[in-house]
Amino acid sequence: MKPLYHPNPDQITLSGVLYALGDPVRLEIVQLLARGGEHPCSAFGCDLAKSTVSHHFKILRESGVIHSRKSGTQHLNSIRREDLDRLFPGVLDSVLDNCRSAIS
Amino acid sequence: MKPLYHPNPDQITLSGVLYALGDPVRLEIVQLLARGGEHPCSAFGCDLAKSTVSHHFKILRESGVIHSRKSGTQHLNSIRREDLDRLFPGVLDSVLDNCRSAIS
DNA sequence: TCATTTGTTCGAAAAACTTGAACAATGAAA
DNA sequence: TTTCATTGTTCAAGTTTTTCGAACAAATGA
Repeated sequence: MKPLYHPNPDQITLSGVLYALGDPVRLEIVQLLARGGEHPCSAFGCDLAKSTVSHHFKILRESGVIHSRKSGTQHLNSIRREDLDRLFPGVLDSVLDNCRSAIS
Repeated sequence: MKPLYHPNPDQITLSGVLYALGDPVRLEIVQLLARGGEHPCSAFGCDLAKSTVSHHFKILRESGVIHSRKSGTQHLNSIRREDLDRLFPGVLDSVLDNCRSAIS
């Protein structure tokens, strides 16, 4: 039962966050989570292998974009919005605002 | 004398731009260019091989983040700020605002 | 206990990054 | 003009990252 690594706020970097957001799959995951609440990895239905999806969630978690906690057999993921808004105000909001019109 | 490819505004995607910005080197290049004006690739002095720098400028150009034109032996690069601000309002501004406090 | 669900980890193939060497294009100097 | 230096690209090879299927682990429920 390994604990899931999450960076402290002071370990979260802007280019790390941008790197995490700079992938179409991960951006789509973030869009889904940005609607609020906690969602399991399986909530992101797509045609990717689950090992690939797991990899993307790991990148998002280790870059500080999302928080994950175990609950039964699944991992519940949520955006670290407070941390991100405080660290990089406006970045996540502007990205999400522009997601609606332009995906991929 | 090959012409340099630049995407039309409608070919510029948000995740493409975020991908281009999601690299520490390219983010630093963008910061430099964001101060305004045109700058040659050599204006970005660092310890990287020039072929690597050339590669990063190509990524930035082909993603629509910068414009490049040939002038003598050098390429003059500038941010496509009007296009980006119109396509993805707030994104570049918020990223640049947060660059000052947190690089890499 | 046994099967199901959810997600991770492993190993290999495909794609991207980095680099030095060789190459092209321009401009300046002899 | 010929030669040289400057600026940046292209190529090939090594390194790193992404993607996938298969095997694995943990929790749940029959």
